[in-house]
Amino acid sequence: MGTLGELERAVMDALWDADDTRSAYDVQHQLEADGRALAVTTLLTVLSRLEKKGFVASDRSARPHRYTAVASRADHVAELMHSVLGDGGDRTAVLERFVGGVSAEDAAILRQLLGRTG
Amino acid sequence: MGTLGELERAVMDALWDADDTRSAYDVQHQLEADGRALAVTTLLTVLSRLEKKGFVASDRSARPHRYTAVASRADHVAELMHSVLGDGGDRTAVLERFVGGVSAEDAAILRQLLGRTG
DNA sequence: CCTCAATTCTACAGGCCGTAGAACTTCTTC
DNA sequence: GAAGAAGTTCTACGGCCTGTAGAATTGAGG
Repeated sequence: MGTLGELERAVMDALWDADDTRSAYDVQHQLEADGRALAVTTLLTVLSRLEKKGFVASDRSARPHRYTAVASRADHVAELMHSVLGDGGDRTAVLERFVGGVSAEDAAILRQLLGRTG
Repeated sequence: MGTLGELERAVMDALWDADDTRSAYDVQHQLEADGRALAVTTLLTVLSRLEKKGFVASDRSARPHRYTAVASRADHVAELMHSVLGDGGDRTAVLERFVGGVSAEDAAILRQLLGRTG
């Protein structure tokens, strides 16, 4: 799948934090607000790399091109968890460790999500 | 934490697949059996990098130094899952997607591990 | 001490990522 | 339609990480 670098992740966060589509300029300002000043071209480069990697989609008919995250942050993270779990060998052992390490709140959430039909 | 490269992962697998400690030569042969011929020095380099990263520990009193994985594969993978989940924003949303994507078998395992006390 | 196995040092190339200037395209407006 | 502004693509570069291993050095046993 190809993982995300530091800035790439920051850009994804910017996209995820906005529900609508964003232009490179929007992202630039968003990062600037976080104390990180970058050239627009930098963002454009990163955005196109992210597009090539399949993380974002773009609307290039709009004049400042508009970008969106293909998957929601939650989807992305959940997918990562799956892929990690996927090649981790003994699933039971992994899940055991995983569950053993979750907080009480998370455990409650999991129980609820799994329903009670054991 | 620092993630693992391709070969680094293969080496970790070799260590994980053996319950006892392994020398660089052992690992070399193991990889060779998988159709990958590498110089011992290569393995030694990789092993020491892995040690620096905290993934393996070594016994340097033994003459061919012996290496072991610090954490079991299951522990490692579970930890990864946690760290991914950790900076994924809305935990409920993530877990929802995660649970939504697990197989029936995995769901059963999870239910069992979580106990039935809602 | 001398040799041989084992280990450490040093090195290099390729890929990915952060970063951005230069050059090119496309509207807008006179 | 020509010029300027706004935006986009191309090209580039340095740094870090990783795969890979030879050269140099150390250590143990005879």
